[in-house]
Amino acid sequence: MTIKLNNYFDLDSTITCGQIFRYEIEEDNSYTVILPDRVINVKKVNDELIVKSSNDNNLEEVIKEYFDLNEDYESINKEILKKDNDLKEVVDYSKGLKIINEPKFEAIISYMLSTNNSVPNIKSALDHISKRYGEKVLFEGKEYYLFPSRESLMNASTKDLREVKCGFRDQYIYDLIHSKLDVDSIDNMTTKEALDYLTSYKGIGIKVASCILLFSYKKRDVFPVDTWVKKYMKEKYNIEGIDKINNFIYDRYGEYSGVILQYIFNYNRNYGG
DNA sequence: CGCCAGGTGCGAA
DNA sequence: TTCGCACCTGGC
Repeated sequence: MTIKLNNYFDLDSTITCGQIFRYEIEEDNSYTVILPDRVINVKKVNDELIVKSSNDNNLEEVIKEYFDLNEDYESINKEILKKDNDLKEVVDYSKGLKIINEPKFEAIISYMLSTNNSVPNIKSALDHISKRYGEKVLFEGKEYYLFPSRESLMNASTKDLREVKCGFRDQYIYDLIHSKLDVDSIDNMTTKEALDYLTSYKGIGIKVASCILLFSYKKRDVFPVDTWVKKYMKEKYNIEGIDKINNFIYDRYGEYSGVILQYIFNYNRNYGG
């Protein structure tokens, strides 16, 4: 099917900027992405999105929600420039970048796996977990495995989790799966409440919680401070320390801090900044 | 080999 | 409160 795009959408940056782990770039430069209930292949041609899917149920709305195409980024970008017009070049460059809406449970596990880990290893663990506990899907002649439900992962012991490459995070993940964590209750929390709630679980610190809230719960005022942001803040503003960085960014950028940091990262990543 | 990667928990000061 | 260190795993 084809989805008509109303405003500018940078599919490449949105997929490759680091917010999605389980995707592949195909030979025709389209992307295959594993969603919670289906496998999709997307390609942008002019102002249209060409979509194939293993499951056509409510497809357009699923795609729009996943890539955050219902959000009014023009307003967000205007607000950003109102706060800091120095970012004009950055916003202009990154304006088609969308903040993804990842499935909640998968996002929590994914970012728990990210602690002291590399992107290829994170992807490897997610693939191993899905292959053992997730549903198999045939799509375009290839086999894929959806990320499993929490119920399905209830069957995994810590030893199993170690076998599917979770490493030393096996116990944290096991405990979380079997805890009384209510992923939907977070929707009704303020950002601070949600951060406190998530970080009360072992294996989830401030960075991991921020990623979960930004990429899965639409909390645009959180901003994952990773090694890259620390380096950037030190070099550009000579600011060090997690608290100082947090205060600086939030004071400067406010409610769209998370979006702005992604824009800056995307700009610097491609522009060599 | 040692070092590092989208950090975090833990014990010592 | 802050500080230093260990930590699965895999690539270099």
